[in-house]
Amino acid sequence: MLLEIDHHSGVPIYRQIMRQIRQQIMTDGLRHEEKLETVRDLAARLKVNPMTISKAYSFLEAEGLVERKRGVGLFVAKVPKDRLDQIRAELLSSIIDKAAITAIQLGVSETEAIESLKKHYKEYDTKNRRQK
Amino acid sequence: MLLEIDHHSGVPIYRQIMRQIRQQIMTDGLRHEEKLETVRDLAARLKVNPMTISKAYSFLEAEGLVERKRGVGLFVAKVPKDRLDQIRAELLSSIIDKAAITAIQLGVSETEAIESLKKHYKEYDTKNRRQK
DNA sequence: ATTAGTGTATTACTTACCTAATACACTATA
DNA sequence: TATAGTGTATTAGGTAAGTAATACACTAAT
Repeated sequence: MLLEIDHHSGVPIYRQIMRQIRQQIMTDGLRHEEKLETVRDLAARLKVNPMTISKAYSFLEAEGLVERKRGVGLFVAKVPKDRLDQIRAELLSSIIDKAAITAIQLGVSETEAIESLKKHYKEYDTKNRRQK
Repeated sequence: MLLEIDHHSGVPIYRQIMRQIRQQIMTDGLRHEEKLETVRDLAARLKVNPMTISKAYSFLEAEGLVERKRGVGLFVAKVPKDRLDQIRAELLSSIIDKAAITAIQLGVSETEAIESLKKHYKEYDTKNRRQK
């Protein structure tokens, strides 16, 4: 799996990893039961301490997206689609909530906020498609 | 001006102050040229170090919302409506941008994202009106 | 049992950030 | 020019978070 780490972005490495793996799982880039890259392998590849990888995996496990098998490795969890949608909804809700609060406090109307969202959406959505 | 500080929210005090004063200015709760509460007064009232207040004011000055008059005090800046709209747009853009990226990475459609935004908007918007 | 391969608990280091204490600098006014 | 009222530069202390080093624990296969 392709993983890109920016050591100078200010975003914690384990979060960069989480985000990318989560994305893969959410969009079926990684399939149920599929074995994840070894902690040590990934650590070596990204030139990072194994604990940093382990931390990312642990959080993903807490989210229910990943399963541990002791002494064996980590696997993409067998998540029912319902549950996946639920996780998706929760993550979406938390970020949208923040945005809404900020927008309202700025005195931005609902219409304006939606327009802005559409604009940004289109921007990244096309980029994303190009990459694929 | 009513200011509410939550010492246990994890959100830095100076940011809580910034956000509330900015909101007042953005929504005309504070008028151009109006004198802001003294650093020391506000510090005493909120039971916080004066530097914390000063820090909040400094950032607001950097945003162009506040003006210093040495030895005299701080005042709401005389900001043209254009500029106010520009600041508003920038702040909105940055937060919406984050939300959009997250949503797209979660595989959330534009329609779903907008629905979520509407929902959260209504939630807080009504609360806000009740307070006023 | 031993070995090679897994993940991780514990500990410690570093860094960034927030807050506070203190002393200083500026302005208006008497 | 003295004074009382402004804001703040500088310094220091505290805390939390991210990363890394090390040693340990588990599993499968020999």
